[in-house]
Amino acid sequence: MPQLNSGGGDELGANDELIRFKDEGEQEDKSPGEGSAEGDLADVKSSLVNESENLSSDSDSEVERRPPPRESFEKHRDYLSEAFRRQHQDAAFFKSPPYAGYPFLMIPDLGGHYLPNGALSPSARAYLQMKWPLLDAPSTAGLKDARSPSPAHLSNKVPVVQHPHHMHPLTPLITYSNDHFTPGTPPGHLSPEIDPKTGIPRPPHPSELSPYYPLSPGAMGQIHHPLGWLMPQQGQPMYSIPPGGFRHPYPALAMNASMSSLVSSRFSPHMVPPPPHGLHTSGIPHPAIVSPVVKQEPSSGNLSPNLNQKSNVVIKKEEEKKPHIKKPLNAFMLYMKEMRAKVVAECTLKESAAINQILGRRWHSLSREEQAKYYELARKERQLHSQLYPTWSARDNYGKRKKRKREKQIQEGDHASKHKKLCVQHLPADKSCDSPASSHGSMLDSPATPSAALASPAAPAATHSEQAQPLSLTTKPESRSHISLSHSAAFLASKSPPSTLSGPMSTSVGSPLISRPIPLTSSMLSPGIYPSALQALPLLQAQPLSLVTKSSD
DNA sequence: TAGCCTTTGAAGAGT
DNA sequence: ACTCTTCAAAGGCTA
Repeated sequence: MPQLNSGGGDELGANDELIRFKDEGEQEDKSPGEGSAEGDLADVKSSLVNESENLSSDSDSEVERRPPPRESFEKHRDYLSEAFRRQHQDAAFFKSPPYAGYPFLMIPDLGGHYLPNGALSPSARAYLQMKWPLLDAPSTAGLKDARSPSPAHLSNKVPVVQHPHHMHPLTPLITYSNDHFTPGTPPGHLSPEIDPKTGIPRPPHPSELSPYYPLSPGAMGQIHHPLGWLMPQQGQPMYSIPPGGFRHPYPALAMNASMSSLVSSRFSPHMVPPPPHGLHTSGIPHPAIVSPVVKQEPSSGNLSPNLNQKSNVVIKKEEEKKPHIKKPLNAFMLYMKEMRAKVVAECTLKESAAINQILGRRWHSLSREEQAKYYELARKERQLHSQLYPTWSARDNYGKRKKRKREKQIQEGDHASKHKKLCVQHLPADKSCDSPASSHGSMLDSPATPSAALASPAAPAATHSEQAQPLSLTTKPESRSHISLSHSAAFLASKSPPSTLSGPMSTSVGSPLISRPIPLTSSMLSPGIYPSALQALPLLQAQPLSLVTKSSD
């Protein structure tokens, strides 16, 4: 990930992270994506948890009042530089940052640990190995503290470096399983230990492993890491393996070090496919693969008993051959994964639905650059995924889930949908609604690329349409609805994920996103909050608006 | 206990 | 080309 790492600490990620830190202490000027947690969460709590469906926007007044997230990047860059410099001196280098940073921001410093010949310093390697057990990190030399290879000990002064939850820098990339972590878990338990035999920092105890190596107690496996350097302590299973053992699902995939690290690091005990053939060099399956055993979808539930029995067997066999491969996570999902714990920690909310709403708002509060990181990460995810599963199609997962309520409703008839539209029609245009996901500075007014964001003349042009937020007139019982803004290509173009840096994505960001249906959020309908959104409002109103209202309606 | 809820984004199917 | 639908994560809640 040269884009993310290169340049050391003062890369994008670092900057953003710094931004967040810098703003942390500021009440009013909190970084939208981060700092406003208190008020934001409180607001959301009251507004969401109560499910009052009172779409009034007062709950977000704070957000509205919040100054644009736009910060002086110069300032932060300086700050970053300073911090980055210090990171190499400060003994506190190995400390867990208080923030859930961007996972991909964690490694830049490793660059400094590469030997002249390009080999990774031993300590750096140890770190990588720790977090990326299967990483093909070239060898040797020394991080500050060989005893502290764990990222958990990385500087907290350099937000760039580490994720508070000791997630892999590419955590999102390695999380194809239930990998949520416990926010409250103190980093202390991750104190590094050196394997007396190898001298290499011992791999964390399963319980210490990143949450992205979820080891369910029952499934605590008996995986012996194929790589010597990551040998678990005796009798200490690192991963669970299904009876079948491992199989590497991606045969002829040529991967570079980073790629392989991504791949291997995503392995999860929950996704161990049957072993039709040999193992991956790592011997660990991709986490995106969900073993049928682990995740069985009653796909044949509709069949008659007779047919069911037969087809069941067939299906099972087929599924064994073709384990469930999860979709690659998109940018927001990656963001969610990372931030969820933080949000949960900051509030008492437990319901994912409410938390997700908060996250959604925060997502929009993120600066373009911040979002760009996630988009880039997601892009890599997809890239990797496509390489790993060349034949996989999103369609493969269709029907894997249970029939959704929406679908049921459709089956029941158009009654519900008609009702929805009816409701929409009666929706006052100026209806006071929920707070905006964000009012300023989100990616919405950013150019296609982070770099462009800073210098592109095109950026201003985009500003207009970019204000268009995904809107969703919050609905209660009904599933979400979308507003189709087919004619708002430019409008949506801005919504295009920043095709950061380089890569295949850069060429393919546009159209699919443009055509994406926009969920209409009530926030968008709030005058004064989204000036640009309001401009778009007529557009929205001109569209067949499908608003789902509370069942009480 | 399966499914809902809730979010955004990506992909595929359908028109 | 555009619209619509599904799924990805997550965990409390509900029927």
